[in-house]
Order: sequence, then structure tokens, then C-alpha cells
Amino acid sequence: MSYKIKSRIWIESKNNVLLGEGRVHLLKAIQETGSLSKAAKSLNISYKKAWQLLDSVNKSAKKPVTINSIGGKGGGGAELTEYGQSLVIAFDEINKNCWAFLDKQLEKINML
Amino acid sequence: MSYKIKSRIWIESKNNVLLGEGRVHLLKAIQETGSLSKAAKSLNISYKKAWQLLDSVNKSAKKPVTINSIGGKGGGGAELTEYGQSLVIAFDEINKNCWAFLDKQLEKINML
DNA sequence: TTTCGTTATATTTGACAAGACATAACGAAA
DNA sequence: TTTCGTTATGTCTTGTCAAATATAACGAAA
Repeated sequence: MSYKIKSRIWIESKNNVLLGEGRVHLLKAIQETGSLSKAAKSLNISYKKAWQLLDSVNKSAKKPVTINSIGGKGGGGAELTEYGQSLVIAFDEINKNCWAFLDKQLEKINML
Repeated sequence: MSYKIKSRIWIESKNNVLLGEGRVHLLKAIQETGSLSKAAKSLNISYKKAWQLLDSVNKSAKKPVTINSIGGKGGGGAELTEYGQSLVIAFDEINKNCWAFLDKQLEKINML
């Protein structure tokens, strides 16, 4: 029975968190549902929490990550920008690479 | 102005956390002071919290990480075993390697 | 101008973790 | 057998964060 190594990574922009695993989940759910409120439901978090997260993401990012519309047909909605989609893909890639890297490093401890 | 990437790693042993950054700090402080209570003071955490952390570490590890003695000359004390010292060194090494690895990976996002 | 479902925001409530405090257990040495 | 500083453990309070609740703002379309 050997040990397991786990990690959590996040990206910051001048003191503020830009992206973490939870935020990426949220962005993916927005992409799938086309709306922040539906995304919140699918993730089983309150709308308020989802909105705060998304607001923080957009305030920390260099360029807009989502475009939110209020009112109008269907009440509005939210969708990812090109930049937002790229961020999600890049983050996932980095995260997976990190896991693989750490699994190799773990041998140093399991062999003790 | 570019983004920064941060990480936190930890090692688990069947559902329980064995090592994280805080626990490694504690082990280092024990090594330096020779006592759990002094280590707690130097880290500015309560003795109880320190004891709970150390207890959890020793229960999760395959071999003992510290040897604690109660009573006797000076009231007792705590010291790292060989295994404990190796764990601390290996963890630090993995952590530093992880940072370097992630800094490289971050370029994928900064170039977007 | 009324309806609708969404985004946007404030306020209150509740749960859980952290901290403070208290004290028992211990064993070598004087 | 008394003293001492440590390890070991329980209990209660407090602070913080999440959750629940409520509601305002909005704009296209009927």
C-alpha cells in the first residue's frame, strides 16, 4: 500500500485569484448551459456564489472571459469568449501535466 | 503584467493526509527545537493544533515519523526519526521541482 | 406596458472550524 | 515523594465562511 500525491493549482493576477479548479468547472458549465444560473444549478452551488466567482474571474483577467447579457429574449445569458475558452483548455492541460509530473516525483517517497 | 501560478501539494495515505506544507513546517520546527510545545510556539499555533497535526502524521505514516517522550528530564520532548527526516527532505524537493515545472507551463497561458 | 427569466446585489441565518482555556498523565531526578 | 516541563486530551467559546432568502435591475418581445 503506497502513498498518493495530490495537488491543487491556481493562477493569480496581482493578489487576486484568476483561475482555480472550481472556477474552471464553472466556466465549463457556462459553456454547456449558456447561462450562469443554469450553470450554478448543475454544479449544485448557489447562484450567488457562482456569480461572485465569475465576477472575480472577469475582474482579474486581462481580457473578458465571459459576455453576460441581462434581460431580453429568454432573460439574458452568459457565454465564454474566445479568450475564456482558451484559458479553460490551457488550465486543464497544465493540471493534467502537473499530475503526471507529481506521480513520477512520488517515487522518491515511496522508495524510502 | 503577467499572471502567476501557485500550487499546493500534499501526500495522502488511505484517505488521511500524511504531509502538507503546514505539517512539514511543523516537523522542521520540531527538529530545530527538540520539543512539540516549543515548535508550536515558534510557528505561532496552539499546542493542541500542533499535537493533532503530529498525531495525524504518525498515524498515517508507514513508519514512525517522530519519537515522543513524556516526563523525565526536562519533561520530555519530541524528535524526528531517520524516516521523518527523509520525508521532510523529499517533500521539499518535490515541492520545488513542482514550482519550477509549473512556471514553465505557465507560458501557455501568458502567451494567449 | 406587461411579462419573463436572467443577471446583479444586500441581508440574514446557520454550520463548522479555529482558538482559548483547562487539566490529566507521565517519568526522571533531586 | 515532590517538583518540573512536557505530552496528551476534553470542553467551551468565538469567528469566519457558506448557505439561504429576498429583491432590484434589465431589455427584448408580445
